[in-house]
Amino acid sequence: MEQRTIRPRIADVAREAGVSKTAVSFAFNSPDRLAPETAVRIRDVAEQLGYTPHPVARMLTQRQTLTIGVLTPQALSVIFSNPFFGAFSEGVAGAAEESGYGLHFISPLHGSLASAMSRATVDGVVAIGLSDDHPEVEQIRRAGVPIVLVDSTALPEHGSVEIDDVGGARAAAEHLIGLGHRDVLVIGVEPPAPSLAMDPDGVTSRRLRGYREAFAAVGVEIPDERVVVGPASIEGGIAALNGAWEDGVRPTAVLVMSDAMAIGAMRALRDLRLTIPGDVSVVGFDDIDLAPHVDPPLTTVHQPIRRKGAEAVRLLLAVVQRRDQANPEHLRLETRLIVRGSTGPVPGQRHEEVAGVHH
Amino acid sequence: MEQRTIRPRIADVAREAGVSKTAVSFAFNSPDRLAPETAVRIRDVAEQLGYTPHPVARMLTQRQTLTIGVLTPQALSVIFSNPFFGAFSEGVAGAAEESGYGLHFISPLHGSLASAMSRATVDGVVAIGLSDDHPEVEQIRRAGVPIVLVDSTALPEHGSVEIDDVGGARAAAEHLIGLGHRDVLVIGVEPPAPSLAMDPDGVTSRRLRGYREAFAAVGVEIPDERVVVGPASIEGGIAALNGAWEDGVRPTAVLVMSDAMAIGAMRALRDLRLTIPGDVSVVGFDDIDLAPHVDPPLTTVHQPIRRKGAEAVRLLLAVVQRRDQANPEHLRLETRLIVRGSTGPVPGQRHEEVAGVHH
DNA sequence: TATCTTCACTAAACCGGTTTGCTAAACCGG
DNA sequence: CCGGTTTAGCAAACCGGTTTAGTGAAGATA
Repeated sequence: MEQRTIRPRIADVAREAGVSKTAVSFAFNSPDRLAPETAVRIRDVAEQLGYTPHPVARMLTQRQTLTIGVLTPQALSVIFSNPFFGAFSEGVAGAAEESGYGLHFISPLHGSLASAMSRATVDGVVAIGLSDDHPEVEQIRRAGVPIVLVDSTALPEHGSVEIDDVGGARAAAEHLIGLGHRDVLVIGVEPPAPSLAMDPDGVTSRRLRGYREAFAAVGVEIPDERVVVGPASIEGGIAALNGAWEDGVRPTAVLVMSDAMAIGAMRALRDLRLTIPGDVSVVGFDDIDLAPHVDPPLTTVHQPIRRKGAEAVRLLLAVVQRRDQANPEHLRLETRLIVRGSTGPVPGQRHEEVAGVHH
Repeated sequence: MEQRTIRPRIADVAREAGVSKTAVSFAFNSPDRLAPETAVRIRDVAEQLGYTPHPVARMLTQRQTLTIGVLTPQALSVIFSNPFFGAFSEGVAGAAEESGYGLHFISPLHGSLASAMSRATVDGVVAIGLSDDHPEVEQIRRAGVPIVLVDSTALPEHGSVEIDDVGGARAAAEHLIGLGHRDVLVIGVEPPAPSLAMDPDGVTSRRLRGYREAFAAVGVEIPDERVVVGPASIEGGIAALNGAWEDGVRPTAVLVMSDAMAIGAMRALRDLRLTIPGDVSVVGFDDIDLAPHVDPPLTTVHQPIRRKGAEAVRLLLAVVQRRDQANPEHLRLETRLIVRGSTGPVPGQRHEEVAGVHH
C-alpha cells in the first residue's frame, strides 16, 4: 500500500457512479449517446475521484499517439549545442502544436538508435541528418511508421525536405573568389559516428561539392588536406581551426559549413591574434538568429531553418493523417548568401583587383 | 486492405514458429526460460517477419514508459527561440539519455497545458518556469506523476531546482552602480500568459528584487515605469527597448533578465545610433554560449544552465525509480557576474569617480 | 393490441503485449 | 522402478481503456 496516490481507473468511476465502464467511456468520448443528466453525473464522479483516462491505454485502443518523433543520429546533448537545431525544433514544434501533436525526441540510447526507435510511441517521424547508411530507416519502414527525411539522402518512397546545399556553398565560395581568395580552409560537419564513412550524398559532401565547383571554375583545386571536420558547435569550430593551424595550414579564408562552428573558428583566429576579415575571412552556413550579432557580423549562407522544420511536419502529417502514402513530396528550399562583416578582400591584395565586388 | 505494410503482432510470430505467445514473449524478455534452440528459432522467425514488440502495448503492461516529459508553460515554438532553452534541454537530454530515458516535450496544445499533459505518456515531468498559479501542477499530482519544478515557485512536496536569482541580479546591479550608473531601465521576461498577474515569487520578480535591493542600498529607487517586459527572445528585446525609448526613457544602463533579450536590446540601441558601452551599458542574464561572441561581448550573470537541466532529471529519476517520494530535494545553484565588454562607466563621468572598478 | 423504433445503457470482445499458475515430460537418486 | 525435482512450454488472466453487438423498456405506428 506504499503506492503513491493510487490512480483511479475507469472501473472505479463506473462502480462509484453505478454504471458500466462503457457508460463512463461514453461520458467522455460521445456524451450524446447518454442521457444528459447521466453524462453529467458520471463526469462529476470522475472529477471528484480525480479520474483521467490513462493515456497509454487510450493510445492502444485508438491506435494513434498524437505524437510525432524527431529522430537525430547523435545524442540530443550534442545536437542541442548547435543553435541551428533550436531553430529547426522551433519550426517543427510550431507546426506540430498547430495540429495538436506533441513532440518526442528520439536519439541513440546507449548508442543504439534502433532500440531508441523501437520503444518510441509516435505516429510518424521527422528524421534530420540521417545518412542512408543508417539501417534505422529500413527498420522504421518495417515498423510501418511514416517518415520524412530532412537533410538526408532522399529516398523516393519517403517525403523529404532539403535545401540547395550545392548552390549555397557555391555562392559562398564565389563570394570569396570575387574577393581574391584562392587559398581556403574548409571546415565541415563530421558524420554522426566517427567510424562511419562520409556519406557521398550527405549534406557535408554536397556543400563540399559546391565549394569545389566554384573554385574549380577559376582553376583552383581544394585538396583533401584543406578539409577538416568536427562536431557542429562553437567548441567544434575552435578545435577544427586550431587543429588545421597546428598542421601548418595558413589560408586567407575559411569556408565553414555551420554558423556555430564559424563562430568558434572566428574565436580561435582571434585568439591567434588574427583580425577578421583583415587577416582571414570567414563564411558560415545556416544564418542562425545570432549571426548578425556576433563580432564581426557573420557572412553566411542563409537557409530557411524554421520553415524546413515546419514543412517536414506538414509532409509527415499529410501521410499520417490521410494515410496517403502514394506520392510523397520532395521539397528543396532555396539558400542565399548574406554578406556581412566577416569577409573582405585578400590581405595585401591591390585594391583594383577586387574592385566591383567590394561592399 | 489498403493498410500500409501490416505490422506483425506477437500472435503472428507465435503461429509461424509453432509456439505460444508466451514463448515469443519469453524469447525476447527472458530467454533463459526457454530451450536455447527454441529461443533462437523464435527470434529468427520474428526477425524474418519484421516483428518488433508494439511499444504502446509494452508500456501498458510494464507500467512504465521510460520517457520523461519537459513541461513548458508557453508554446515550444516560442520557448525554443531562446538559446537558454537549448542549453537547458542539452542538460536534460544528457542526463535522460544516460539513464536510458527518452524525452517528450509538453506544451500547451490549443492553449491548454492540462489537456496536453493528460495525453502525455511519461514517467515523470520536469517543469520549467511554471508559476504556481498554474493549476496544472495540481492536476499532475493527482495523476500521480512525479514532478520536479525548475525556475518556478518551489513547493515543498516536489523536488525543485532553482538558482540564486536575487543574488545574481544584485551583483549585476552593483556592478552598474560601481560604474556610476543611477539611471537604469529594467527589461524583464513576461509571464507565460499576458493575462496572468506577475507571480510574486517567480523568476522575474526575484531578479527585479535583486536589482532593486542593490539600488536601494545607494538610495536609488527603480520605479515601475522603468520596468518593461517582453518575450525572452532577440525580437522581444528589440521591441522592449524600443517601446521604452518611445516612452521617453533615457537610461545610462539597461538591466536585462535574459541574454537573448539583451542582445536584442543592444541591436535596438545601436540602431538608435548609440554606442555600447560608450552611451549605454547593458547587462544580461544567463550567460548563454554566444554571450562572449556577440558585439560587444556581453556582460552578464552566469548561471549553470546545463547543470540545471541535468540536476532536475537526476532529482526526478530519484523519485521515479526508487518510488521514494519522502524527502524531495531542493537545489539552489549559484550565479556569478561575468564582466565583459558591454558595460562601462557612465558617459561624461569624471574618471576618478569610478576608479577601481574599471577593467 | 401487436409490431416497429428509438432510447439508454450494458456485456463482452478487443487493442497487443506480459505474467502467473499449471502441466507434462525428462531427469535423477535411491 | 518409483517418487521428487527440473525443465520447457502453454492457457488464461491482466494492463486500462474503446467499440461492437445487443437488450429491455418506453414510445410510436398500424
